[in-house]
Amino acid sequence: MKRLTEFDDLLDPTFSQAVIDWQRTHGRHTLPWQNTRDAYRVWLSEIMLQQTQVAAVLGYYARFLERFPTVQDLASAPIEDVMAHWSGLGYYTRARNLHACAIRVVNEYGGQFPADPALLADLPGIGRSTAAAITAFSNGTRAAILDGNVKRVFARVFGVEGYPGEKRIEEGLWRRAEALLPAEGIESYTQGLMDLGATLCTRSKPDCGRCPLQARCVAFATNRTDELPVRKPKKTTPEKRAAMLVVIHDDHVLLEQRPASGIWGGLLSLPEVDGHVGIELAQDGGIALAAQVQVQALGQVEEVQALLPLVHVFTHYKLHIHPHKVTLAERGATPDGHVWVAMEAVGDAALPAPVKKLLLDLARPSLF
DNA sequence: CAGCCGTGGTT
DNA sequence: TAACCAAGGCT
Repeated sequence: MKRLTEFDDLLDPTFSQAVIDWQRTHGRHTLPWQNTRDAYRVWLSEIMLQQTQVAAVLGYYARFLERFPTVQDLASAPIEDVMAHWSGLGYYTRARNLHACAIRVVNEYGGQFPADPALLADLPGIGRSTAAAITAFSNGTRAAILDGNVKRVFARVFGVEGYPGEKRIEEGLWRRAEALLPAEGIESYTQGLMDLGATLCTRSKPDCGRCPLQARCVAFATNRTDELPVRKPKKTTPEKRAAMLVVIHDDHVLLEQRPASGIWGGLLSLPEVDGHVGIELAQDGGIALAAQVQVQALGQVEEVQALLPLVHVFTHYKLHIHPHKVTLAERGATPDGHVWVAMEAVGDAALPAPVKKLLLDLARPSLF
């Protein structure tokens, strides 16, 4: 038998048909970003859903659409407003790229998202997979996605060895994804792969009994669903410490604009005590001399109080935050890049999740 | 190209 | 509870 592709078995169109049939009867059909071909809404959902689960996105999606109903509204909004509406969702580069992308769509495409996946992928924040998802859902364009769900489903069904994040393995998965595309029904097929991965073919305890692909699944046949996909090789995550100042005056708190790149990029946050001073401060549990100088520059200090340290865990390191509450009797000049925010407005500010929680807890100690 | 980039849920 | 990781993209 002549070999037509490197994946002969994939030429069987019953694979995509099984996914499509299952999606239409058992898939998700009522998510807020479904049942529309509005590319703006589809795009917004796809960006929010990058590395983020549906449950975490729902509230943000609704509030975002209410504040920015169209791509023009988003493009003309100040970036600070966009960041504030993204606060707590994480991966803040997505928010900055989202804003930049909206501006480009308005300026270069008259407010209409291009239908060509290649043109979409040229826009900030949109990669190959997200571009395919957007055009599949908003235009019915036949293009392949390869997100975490698809990687997991493919790794199990086809018994793919090797870590899917590895270049060579991922390239093979992309070729499979392209080869498997159905001639018709790209929307149901694309959504079906996502739904399978999210509801049945989950990381742990997959529900193989309900899976439409069970009969052709290598992992099921060999009882290796626990081993596929191959886990990411683990590395020890470093720990970092940061001393932060909660400078209070007249029921306002002093916040500092963070650089656009790096952790919490583009957000407001508590001013950090510089470098080694912060570490000393953390270890001593008191205000070191240099820190005292930094604080004095802010105004006439009435009281300094060390608050309970908190630990925040990121994907790639663990951060020990040592907050110190500084009460000013009198306020000096506001340093460059800083802003005073009313305590009652903290909930709506563009803050990292742990910082927002700290400040809200501080404002309402009655909860404890 | 491997590391960076958040947060919250699950095991 | 510490580890793992989810609708990825960028550098």
